[in-house]
Amino acid sequence: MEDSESASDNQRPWQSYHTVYTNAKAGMEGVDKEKVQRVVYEMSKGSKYFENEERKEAFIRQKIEHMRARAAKLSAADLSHYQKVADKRILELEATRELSRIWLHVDMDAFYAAVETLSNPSLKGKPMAVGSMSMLSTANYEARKFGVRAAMPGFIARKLCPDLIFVPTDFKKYTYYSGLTREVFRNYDPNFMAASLDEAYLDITKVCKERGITGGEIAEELRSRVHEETGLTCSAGVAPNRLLAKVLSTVLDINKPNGQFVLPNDRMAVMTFIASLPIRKIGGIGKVTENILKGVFGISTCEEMLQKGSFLCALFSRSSSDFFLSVGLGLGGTDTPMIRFRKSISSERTFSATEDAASLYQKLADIAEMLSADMQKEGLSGRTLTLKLKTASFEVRSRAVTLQKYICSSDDILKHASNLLKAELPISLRLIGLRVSHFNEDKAGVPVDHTQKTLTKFLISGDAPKRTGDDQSSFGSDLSDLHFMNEKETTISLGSHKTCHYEFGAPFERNHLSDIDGNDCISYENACEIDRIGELSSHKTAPTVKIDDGKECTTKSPKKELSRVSEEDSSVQREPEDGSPDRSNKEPSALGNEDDYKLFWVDNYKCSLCGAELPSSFVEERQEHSDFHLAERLQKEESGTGSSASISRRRVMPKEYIGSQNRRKKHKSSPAEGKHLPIDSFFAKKSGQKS
DNA sequence: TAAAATAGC
DNA sequence: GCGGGCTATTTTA
Repeated sequence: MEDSESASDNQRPWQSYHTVYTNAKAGMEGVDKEKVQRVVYEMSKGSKYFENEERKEAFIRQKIEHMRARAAKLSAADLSHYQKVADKRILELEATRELSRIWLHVDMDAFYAAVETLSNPSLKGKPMAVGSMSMLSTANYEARKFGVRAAMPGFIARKLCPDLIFVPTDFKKYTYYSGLTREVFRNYDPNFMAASLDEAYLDITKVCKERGITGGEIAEELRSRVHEETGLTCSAGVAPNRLLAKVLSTVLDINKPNGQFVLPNDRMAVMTFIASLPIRKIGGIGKVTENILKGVFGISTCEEMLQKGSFLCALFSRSSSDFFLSVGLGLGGTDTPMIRFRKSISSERTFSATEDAASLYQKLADIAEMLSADMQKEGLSGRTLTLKLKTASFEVRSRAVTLQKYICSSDDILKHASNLLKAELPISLRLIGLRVSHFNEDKAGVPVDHTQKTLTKFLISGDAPKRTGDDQSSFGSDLSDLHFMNEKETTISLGSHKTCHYEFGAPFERNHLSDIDGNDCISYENACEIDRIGELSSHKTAPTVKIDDGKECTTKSPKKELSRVSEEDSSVQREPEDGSPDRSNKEPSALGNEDDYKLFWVDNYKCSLCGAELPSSFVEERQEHSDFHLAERLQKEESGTGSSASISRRRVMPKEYIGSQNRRKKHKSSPAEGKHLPIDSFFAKKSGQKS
């Protein structure tokens, strides 16, 4: 570990120090990134925090190496097997695509900062941040120009921007304004999902239909009404699912406030948009996942998720690979929200590190007290208690016990918590937290739980698995905190209707059963025109995007080769970890029984069955080729068994998407469909009208 | 299944 | 001299 400096530490050590707020996520134009990076590095270097970051990074590098090795060990047979698995999953996921709904994601621009400015207009135009010297919740746009960002410690921010004005957080205020915005949202979707104080998802399908206007028009109207009601601006993304809608609006919030993007309910438009989109923009894919996907498979754009599908299926769990593949397909939650309930409640505090047992116990008692109070407020009790610790060196640990009876009193909590702490004792801590989960269903809320869970998880697995991501759960672009969720709830819901907005950043991805949709006969009354497609970042290569003004441009695809990982295979033969039960893995070349039909690419180049030569980059051809053999085989088998359906069906979908995305890679690209927008041309349009 | 560790927002 | 609260997934026992 610790070696992280060695390799990259040359003249510009700070370049290798990446944190959430200094990375490429934002498109902060006027920012001197080099300087920001340097300052952050200088300010952090040598600290315990920094050292821990280095440890974590080293660990991730190690993990990447390990996965690389696993990938390299996949035999050609494994790969062809997983290629089939991936193809099949992609087809199944594709079948769940739902284009009949219009989702709108609203994101209040620099929410906390904007609210503070409302109540103190003298702040207007000055760089300001909400938070403390140790942590900022958000920064206004003036401050962002200096590189100041949410989640950045205040002391670093001050270094970047000496005139930065610090305003302490005041959740009451934010909750109040959040309530005002929700009143507006309610008019467009009474069941809107609140992801945090400043973010919400609205299913505007119905309004659009009733009023006969487009999602873009609704977004315009909603935004201006929010502004009328609150004096605050917001950004909106309109798309056929939540995942896409969030990507659109979030990008806006970071770059240019007060704007909106619309992605039409059209498969091609979605695929085009998603294709060149950096995976990091997707909710649920953070720094670590990005690093792993990039480091192990060379994946940096969403379309590459599909191209590397076989590897993903081979090395990740079902839910993870499903999530990745659906990202590649631009799928995301489209279901009507079902009510979700809190699954745990917790309280934690950071303090200056101490190893004094007595004071640690005291802290523990305080926290137990706070937690218990919060639980009383909501009438909760649970039987699993988890103690969270952060050592002086920033290492995080947790210890849990599951009890026979449900507890909620601070005495009970403290009693068991003390036992947990005692076992760790000689220890220096900077944080202690307690969490209670495993609620008594009666109190936690409706029984919906188990059934729903399994249902969604297994039956529906179709869509947006894993990583709470998919959409929600997101606590806002700015750090949103939860403890005011309580207040939020009370404060807000006294409104009229019972809204089923999710008060707890609950992830509610999982689309509902595929079947319910009207299949392919989706009516298009909602197909809105493209307003603009967000180009988001460095990767200018949005393949084929059609913009309303008819601009277009093409770019070469960002594609890389099938990465090194795939080359060094073919040698080792090993049973893949999880999912290849169907074949007994023997010598790949063994002919004789059903294995004779197993196709794989010798040296990642030649077909094992007929010797045809196809480089790995010819994805589509390969697909076709293996399909040919598959068909051949099935046909043969069919004279005995009776399953032919699989073949034909299999070919149908892939043809389309695979074609659309790989075309570009071999031949240049078919100009026919190619219309690209330079990133910034998108933003130019709707931004900053009323700010 | 339960617990611990991760990851992400 | 780097927060707080919550969820979900994976790994391990």
